[in-house]
Amino acid sequence: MLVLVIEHDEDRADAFFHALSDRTRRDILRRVLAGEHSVTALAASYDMSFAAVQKHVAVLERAGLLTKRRVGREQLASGDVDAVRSVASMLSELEEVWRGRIDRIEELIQEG
Amino acid sequence: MLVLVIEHDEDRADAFFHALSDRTRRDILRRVLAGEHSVTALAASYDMSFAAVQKHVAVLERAGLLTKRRVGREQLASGDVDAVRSVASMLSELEEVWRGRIDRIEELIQEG
DNA sequence: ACAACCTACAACCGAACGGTTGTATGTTGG
DNA sequence: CCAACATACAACCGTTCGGTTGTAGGTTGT
Repeated sequence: MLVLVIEHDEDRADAFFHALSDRTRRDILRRVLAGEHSVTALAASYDMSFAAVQKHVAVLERAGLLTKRRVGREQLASGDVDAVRSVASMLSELEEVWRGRIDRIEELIQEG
Repeated sequence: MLVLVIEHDEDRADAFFHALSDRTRRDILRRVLAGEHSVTALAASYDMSFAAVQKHVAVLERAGLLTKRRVGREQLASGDVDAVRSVASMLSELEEVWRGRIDRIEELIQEG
């Protein structure tokens, strides 16, 4: 059971980091964290097709970094700061693993 | 000039997030943050060829998340916690962008 | 009603990715 | 010296990625 939960977390981490690995997507995320934007408004900012930008938005949405809400014929995208924080917490866990090594070294120095 | 610096940062972010987007690489990073490991020792932990693991280590190294030091015929890999922290700081910048939105909203409420 | 608009998605393409096997190079211990 | 070991890297292969164009459906304003 625990393994399944861990698997799920790894899937989430895969989606998070993959979504963040493209600079256009990071830029879109910055914009939608700053405020709501329609997909068309976002697309206007980049030198690529509307479809390409729409796909980037979909990747961010699937990763949970962004949510959309329908307003009339527009789809307003908004960044999810909690998702950003949970990515940050994954990195703190990595840092704690490192701190474990330091603690162990200091332990050895104490014993030595 | 500033543009070039920003470009460089984006390249670094691309490398960071891409390196972290694979679960095997995240696992390797955990191990080398906890302590030094030779490439062969790392490879023994995974159900894939030595060459595949060696490539993963190379990706982490190119991203700057890990460094190697030669000891005899072994190459000992060690995680770079400063690199992990600089990824975390990229995420805090995103969070600050979001905070900007909140500040702006509260500003509007003040004015309203 | 209907033309303009906003969005979603399928099909396709070249490049990059994650894996494999095989080969080459350097290092060590007996 | 040389066999075993540790590493690096090239070549290849199927899949995924980031982009394109084209098509189709829902919404709006006149």
